Amino acid sequence: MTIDLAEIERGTEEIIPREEFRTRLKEAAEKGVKLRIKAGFDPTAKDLHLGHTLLLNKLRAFQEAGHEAIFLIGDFTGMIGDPTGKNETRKPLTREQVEENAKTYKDQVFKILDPERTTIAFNSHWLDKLGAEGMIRLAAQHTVARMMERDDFSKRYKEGLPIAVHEFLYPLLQGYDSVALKADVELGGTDQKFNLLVGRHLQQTHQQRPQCIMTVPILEGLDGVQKMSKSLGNYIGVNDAPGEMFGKIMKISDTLMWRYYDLLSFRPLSEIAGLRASVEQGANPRDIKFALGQEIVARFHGVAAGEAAQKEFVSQFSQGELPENIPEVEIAVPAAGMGLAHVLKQAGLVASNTEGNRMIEQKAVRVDQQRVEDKGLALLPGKTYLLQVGSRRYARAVLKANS
RNA sequence: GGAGGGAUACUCAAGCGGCCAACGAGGGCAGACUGUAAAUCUGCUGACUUAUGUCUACGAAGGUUCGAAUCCUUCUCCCUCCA
Repeated sequence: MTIDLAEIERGTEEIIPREEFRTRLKEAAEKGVKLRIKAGFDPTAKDLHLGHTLLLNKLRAFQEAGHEAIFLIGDFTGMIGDPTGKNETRKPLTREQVEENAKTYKDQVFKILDPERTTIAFNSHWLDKLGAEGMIRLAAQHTVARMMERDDFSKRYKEGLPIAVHEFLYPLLQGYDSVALKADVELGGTDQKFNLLVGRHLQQTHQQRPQCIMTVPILEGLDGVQKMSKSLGNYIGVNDAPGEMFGKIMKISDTLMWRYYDLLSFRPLSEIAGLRASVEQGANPRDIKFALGQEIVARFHGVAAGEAAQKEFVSQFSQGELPENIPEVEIAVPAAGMGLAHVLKQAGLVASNTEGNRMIEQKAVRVDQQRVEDKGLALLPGKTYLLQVGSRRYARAVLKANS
């Protein structure tokens, strides 16, 4: 068991308390004991994106250092529904849904974690048994004043926004997970800081050595402002196809690129500094972005896929060639033909007829590589057309006469 | 339990009887420019085979009116203050 403090602490926001954390790592190494590293995940979201991987990468780092990574699936809390979601009350998940989500979770998680060395836990195992009485006992161990210390609560309280009572139970349950797991370290996003600290507190009241907490930054999404999330549509999913993944990375701003380098790249910090210097000396940031794109795609799809993604990207966008895989759709049209906008809609390139016409008006539509500005254009059956909307939406439409 | 305030499109937010498919901002999409960048500029942003047309939409249901997001009634949900 080795200790590489710099690597373990890299890219973290906070470690509380840092000295205690280092001591524990050292003790563990000396005694040859594994630390129990906990990270919790909400089973309501099925698809992991790069934002989640910050945490997983960190978990993996511990794993590689020989510690026990505990991947906790909050199935109990998931069945209640997540109160931090603003105005939408999430539908409680059923047992089956939770299990199904957990399955797809695992598939994705093991693209990063070593399955051999990962313990998967479900918090319903102990929370189911807690019961009303246990819940009350637990609640007795925390005060309202301390709850209100949570930034999110105090802010909402001041602004007159509702805070449901069960939201107070959330940190308690999450903290109790740490007690049940006897966690030595808990990882979480910075927004989890309060909850992680509650875990410390509860372990103390249960006569356990309180866990250290480690927070990782919240990764900004592709817009560079809001946090990466699927619902905001600013994410890169670990299951995204290589080409898509690469394209998304190329689309981020240069500023954001450096942020991604800092947080997502596995390159040594010194190497990243070198890249920055090279750009200052006139290197094209695009090439640096290429490298990032390759690294990320390679992580989830292999090195070859990374290279292929870049190649295709260059041919499609820099050289203006057509993408390799253009979806083909068959559309039944009357003998007299079908209006272009309607065809676009049928081909799934636009959401509605009106949008199709709008796109034509905005010179965004090409048929067989020719820009079309005539909204009245009708496409005839018996032919195949190459349709294009904007620079990214393609389809090959096979028009058949309907009888 | 009492008193008051609020609910408008993806989000925030105007409008308070006709000129409202609804100002403005953000977001999104498209065009120009480029490195598919970013920033910037311009346009679009309910649907209907595009029509000076129809339909659907301002929490829900009714009503008044030639005409309602706007007025009235009831209901639902939310917030604040008092108890």
